[in-house]
Amino acid sequence: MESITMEQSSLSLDLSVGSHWLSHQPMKTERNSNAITSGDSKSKEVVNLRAELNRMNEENERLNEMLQNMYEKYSALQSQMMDIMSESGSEGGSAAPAPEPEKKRKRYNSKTQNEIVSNAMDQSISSDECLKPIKDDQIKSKITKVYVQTNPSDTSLIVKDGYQWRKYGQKVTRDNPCPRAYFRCSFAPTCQVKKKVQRSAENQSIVEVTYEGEHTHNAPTSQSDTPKVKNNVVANFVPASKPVTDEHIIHIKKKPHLDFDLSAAPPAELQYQLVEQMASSLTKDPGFTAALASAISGKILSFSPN
DNA sequence: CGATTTTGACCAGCGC
DNA sequence: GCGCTGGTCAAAATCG
Repeated sequence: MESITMEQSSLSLDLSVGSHWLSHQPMKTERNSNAITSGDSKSKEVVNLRAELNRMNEENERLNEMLQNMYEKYSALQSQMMDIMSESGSEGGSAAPAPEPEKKRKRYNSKTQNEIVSNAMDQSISSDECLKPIKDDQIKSKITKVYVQTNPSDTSLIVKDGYQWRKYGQKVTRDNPCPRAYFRCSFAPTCQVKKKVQRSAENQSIVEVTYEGEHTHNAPTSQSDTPKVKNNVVANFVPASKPVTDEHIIHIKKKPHLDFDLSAAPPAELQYQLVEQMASSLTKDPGFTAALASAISGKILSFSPN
């Protein structure tokens, strides 16, 4: 039984490499150890447990491989994004936005932006090509549109992106039964950045987030800077793994707001932070944790003589 | 009690 | 001019 205990603990450690939270999930083995009484059934149970542990180790390895693949793909996408940013960054995008005209309600911006976005979606053009109309038209505010995968049961329109937002309006639009929420950056009074959040009409687990403008301050990174929510759960800011179509990111005019700065960290720390971020995202998903807990407990309980 | 959210009202642009 | 629509305002409600 000692060896089994050691193997179980090592399994727990192995899993914790990919997702550290598992080390906080106590494995309920008391039932198994108490239930095994007779010699024959004991040895059978030991054999079964070892076989099962081997299977779990293999599964653990597969998960590690998947994680590694995910990291490689993420790195490739990251470098791709950096290339795009470096190309578009030289266009003078850092220039301060022109002061707002006296009249706030101008349809010029929204109309032009909507046209650009819909054009991009219709033609499935690359983000590079998407940027051209913006540059040509000298639109003062930068538009970033991202799609965020959330829990389908989560009906909130809160997207955790590291910034602090104040909601100032909500509207049901004509082409989408889901309401659209309007937010303003409340971290700095001078910051004019706005964002619109609306669930996709086709797939309500996907939230469309449209950012307008550029932050005039640094991104807050602490957990306390996440939006304050009354009754709803905060959605995880995870790029949609299975977006509606290829246009999951229409405009990449600036870095997405991750909880850490990818460009500043050395590779080892970057990988550590990436794993932390992924584990954090997964653990914040109640569906994932519930399913995993259920799977683990099911495996453990399946050894029970009952 | 201050900050934030909710929500109905209001405004401006556009098409007819 | 009228109605529709998206975006914003602001008073009331709610929360910590």
